[in-house]
Amino acid sequence: MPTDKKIETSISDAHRSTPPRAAEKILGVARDLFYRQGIRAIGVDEIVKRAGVTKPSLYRSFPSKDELAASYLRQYDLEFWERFNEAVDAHPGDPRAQIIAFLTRVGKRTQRPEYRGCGMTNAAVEYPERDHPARIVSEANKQELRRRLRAMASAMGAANSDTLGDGLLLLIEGAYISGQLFGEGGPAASVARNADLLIAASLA
Amino acid sequence: MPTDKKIETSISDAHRSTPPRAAEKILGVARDLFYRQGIRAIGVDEIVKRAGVTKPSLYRSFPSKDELAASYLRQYDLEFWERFNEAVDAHPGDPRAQIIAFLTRVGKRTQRPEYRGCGMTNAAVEYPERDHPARIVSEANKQELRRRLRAMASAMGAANSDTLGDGLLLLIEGAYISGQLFGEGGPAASVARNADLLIAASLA
DNA sequence: GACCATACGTACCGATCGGTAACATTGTCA
DNA sequence: TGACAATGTTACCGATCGGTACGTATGGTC
Repeated sequence: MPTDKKIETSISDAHRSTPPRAAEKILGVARDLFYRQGIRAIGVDEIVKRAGVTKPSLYRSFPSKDELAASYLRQYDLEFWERFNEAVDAHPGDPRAQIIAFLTRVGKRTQRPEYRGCGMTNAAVEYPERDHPARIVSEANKQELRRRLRAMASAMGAANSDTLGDGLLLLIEGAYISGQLFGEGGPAASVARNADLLIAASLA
Repeated sequence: MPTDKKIETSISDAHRSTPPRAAEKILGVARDLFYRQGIRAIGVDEIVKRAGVTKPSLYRSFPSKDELAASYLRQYDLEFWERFNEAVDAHPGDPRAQIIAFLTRVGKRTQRPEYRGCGMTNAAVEYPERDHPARIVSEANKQELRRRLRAMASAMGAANSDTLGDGLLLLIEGAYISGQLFGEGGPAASVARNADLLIAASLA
């Protein structure tokens, strides 16, 4: 039986068919638990248990729990910008439509029962210390988001583009929080409508 | 010396000059630490140490840490509505001015270096479980805030008053979060301006 | 088969978590 | 003075926290 699947085709990851399989399983489980329950609420023991690995495996791939949390957020960052750029790419040259498209999707996501807010925002709340690995990733993400929103507001031709960009950021953060606070039927459902109103007022 | 201050005027708290002094000290310290560092980040040992009391004293006044956290939030709730109603009372019959007055103060508070967001919001992020004592207090506070904002939007004569009320809530929550994420010079500084724009657009 | 790196598992560490039992001390009031 | 209620003291509980020392499989290379 073990001699069966020995067809080692010359795939890119030639000389490692299974090796760092543990790290990926760990990060996958950590991502899920950290997001749903919170980082502080989850111990490393539960992560390794659910991942089907042992604790030393975790600490061979990640120097500490804090760094594991930072890795989770770095992955979250990638997926966030994927979603963001998807909305941007759907409306080339039309920043207003880009924002509305993004916020429409945000509004929908916040109404899902399993929605638990923005992983970045939540991590920043959990770790107020400025030098915490998780918070550093979170702050960088938010700084970049602010920069892009302001740039888009400027591209829209808003007179006070920085104010509009910041206003959009406030609405977005408000939607993240309200989504997990109120659940279905909460204020986050109206984020796109309110953003559209705010944009209209800022362009007048 | 002890015979000196024995002037027990018939004040309301007549027959207890010192008795439940421990509970108040504990709650005061807990309030400070919970707000600044987060509830999960602070252990009961540190609370009693800083309060100058012992652990049994804490558990004589509070059935559990979770209930202590809930008590902290109930006090926070009182102070919140004090601030809110202060802005309301300053502009009788003018809901728009009331909102702007409140948000102007929020915007200023969020720029202070020690600002750490809304204790209610933070607690809800820390405790996603719906039946947690702290979260129950937090959710009730937010529900009431939403109700009042919608009522004020209606009083302003907004066509779609629920949408405007929710939009204002999104801006407020966004300011709370952005205040602790960006610190001074962050997006929260513009919350009043953006709210005013949104109101104007909603009344048009 | 000898070798060697890599990944994994068992068992354990000290510290801290929230919470409690049992008893001594204090101050206030009747 | 004597009773009562609140607080303090000391010592402890089992559970869990993040993290690690150390020996054991495993799989590819010569």
